[in-house]
Amino acid sequence: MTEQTMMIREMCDAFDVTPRTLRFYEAKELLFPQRDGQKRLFSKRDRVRLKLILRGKRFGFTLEEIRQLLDLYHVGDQQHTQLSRSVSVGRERLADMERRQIELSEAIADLKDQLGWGERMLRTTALQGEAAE
Amino acid sequence: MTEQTMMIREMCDAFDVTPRTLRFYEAKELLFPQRDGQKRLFSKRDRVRLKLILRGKRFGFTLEEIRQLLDLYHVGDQQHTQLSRSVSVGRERLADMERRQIELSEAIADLKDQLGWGERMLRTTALQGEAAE
DNA sequence: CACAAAGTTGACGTTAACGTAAGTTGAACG
DNA sequence: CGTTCAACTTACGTTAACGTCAACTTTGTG
Repeated sequence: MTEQTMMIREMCDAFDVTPRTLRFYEAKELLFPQRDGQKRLFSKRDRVRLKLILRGKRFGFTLEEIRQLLDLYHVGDQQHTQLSRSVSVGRERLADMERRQIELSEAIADLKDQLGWGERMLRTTALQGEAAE
Repeated sequence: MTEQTMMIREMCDAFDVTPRTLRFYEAKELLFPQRDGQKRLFSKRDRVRLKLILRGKRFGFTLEEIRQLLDLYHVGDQQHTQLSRSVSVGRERLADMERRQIELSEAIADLKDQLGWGERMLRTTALQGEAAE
């Protein structure tokens, strides 16, 4: 029960990705499924990583950036030197994301503002009617 | 003074992009520089749009998504029908960005947590020293 | 045992967002 | 007036992240 493993189809259904994507991520060394014969078996660890990968993608990080960060979420398998690198990379990413958070707030405020104008405009022009078809 | 226009080089310096990028955005109908002979003249409006484009890119939106949104920031030039579309698109983007904001907060919290573990780990393994070089 | 279903490995195709290079044009300058 | 310099057009090249297709194994099923 501790080695709850999944086959490729289940993974695809669970995470809404294609087999091609999973194989691609393996080729890029983002995932490391074991094998049963030639079939891939995805462990709990792979699932955690995949979840992080997809999240990272939603934030616009490249797969390479994500890969460098992934090891941080797997403390224990690493040597001091490697972990040190991971932490360092992690700190940069964190700063990155915090900057983004601020900018995102600004953008949201802006957009709300513009939507306000747009909607107000819609109401007034609606009253006036329009000439051209 | 109301028609403060800039040439391509100034634009590039001001926004840290290449000429190619500006021409590309024009080709994709994201910018509409006027012409003086064959030279492009970028207006205040183009600059506002470019700023929004770059911001949009930082959030991972595609140029096409950005283009659909841009008109919203130019209320007044539009007909009711068009504005209505813009507002509708804008509302979706807003919802999008608000979801992102939440997810981003989660991701930041997660990453901080992991960094905590990583740093703690670093300190303890540092004390133990290591065998392998 | 035939065969369908699911998985596998190449290998080439595709899209977005520019990069880059080659040749042209127009204004400005000594 | 020759030339330098910036900007222009045209067009092919590039990278990331998969999609798609063809041609096998492997495994379960009637």
